[in-house]
Amino acid sequence: MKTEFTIKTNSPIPLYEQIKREIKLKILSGILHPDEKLIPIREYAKLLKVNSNTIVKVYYQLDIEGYLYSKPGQGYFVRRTFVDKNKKGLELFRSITEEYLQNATDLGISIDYIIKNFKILQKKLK
Amino acid sequence: MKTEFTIKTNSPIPLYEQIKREIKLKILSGILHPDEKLIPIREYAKLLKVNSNTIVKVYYQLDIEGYLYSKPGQGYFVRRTFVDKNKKGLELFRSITEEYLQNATDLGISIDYIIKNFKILQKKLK
DNA sequence: ATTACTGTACTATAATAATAGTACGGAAAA
DNA sequence: TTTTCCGTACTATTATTATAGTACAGTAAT
Repeated sequence: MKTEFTIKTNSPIPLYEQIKREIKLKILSGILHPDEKLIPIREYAKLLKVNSNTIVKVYYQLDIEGYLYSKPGQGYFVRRTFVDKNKKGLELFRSITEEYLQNATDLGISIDYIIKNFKILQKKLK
Repeated sequence: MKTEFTIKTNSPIPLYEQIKREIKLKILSGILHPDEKLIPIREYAKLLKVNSNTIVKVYYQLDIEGYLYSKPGQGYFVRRTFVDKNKKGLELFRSITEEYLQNATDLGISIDYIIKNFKILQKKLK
């Protein structure tokens, strides 16, 4: 499991929430595969330099929400979701797009400008 | 001052933080003008159905951060920022675009698809 | 059987977030 | 001058977030 350290301790967004989002994205994007084992609680906590209980909370909630399952004594694993992975991913994409568009609009930025901007980024990234 | 009710009480993001972001966006986008008076604390709290102290916190922090100033007995007002308004707005736009692109990429969505998607939205919104 | 690793379940503590309510003093209008 | 509006400053209480530490039981390898 690839682990970037994108956790911001000074963010107003709770740590457990930041970590949850990251794991969700990894599952929905296919970076984490069904039945793949996640980093053990204690190890992950050490890696992110947060308390073990914080990771416990993250894994527990992701279990409740259907993203993970646990085998006591063995670890946490990615659940093979019934719902189509791409469908869930597209749902998430739609919601982040909606939020992005709302914020951009609030900034007085038009959708035309957004498209123009992404085309520039597209060229740069080629 | 136009007020949409985009506050989500069940969000993991603290209320005061959500409200702060909304006001910042309105100032940077020019919806709120320099020296324009903001909604009084008690009234705003009632409108958003949050506690007055939450709004106190919001205004106080936005004061510290240079977005607002207060005239005790009169109200809070939008500070005339030294930095160019559009520049700050574009900086903010760049950062939210970066974050959006990162999340979309994590979901396995290409920039080509993003552009295609915005073009569809563009048509719908016309 | 022992050891190491793992999830799980606690207790305790501190900081932050949010609510509720009261009170004081400046500003401006009646 | 009195009233109303408004920022400011408190106290008190509750829930959430995060840390720290201990303990127990399942799993698997030595």
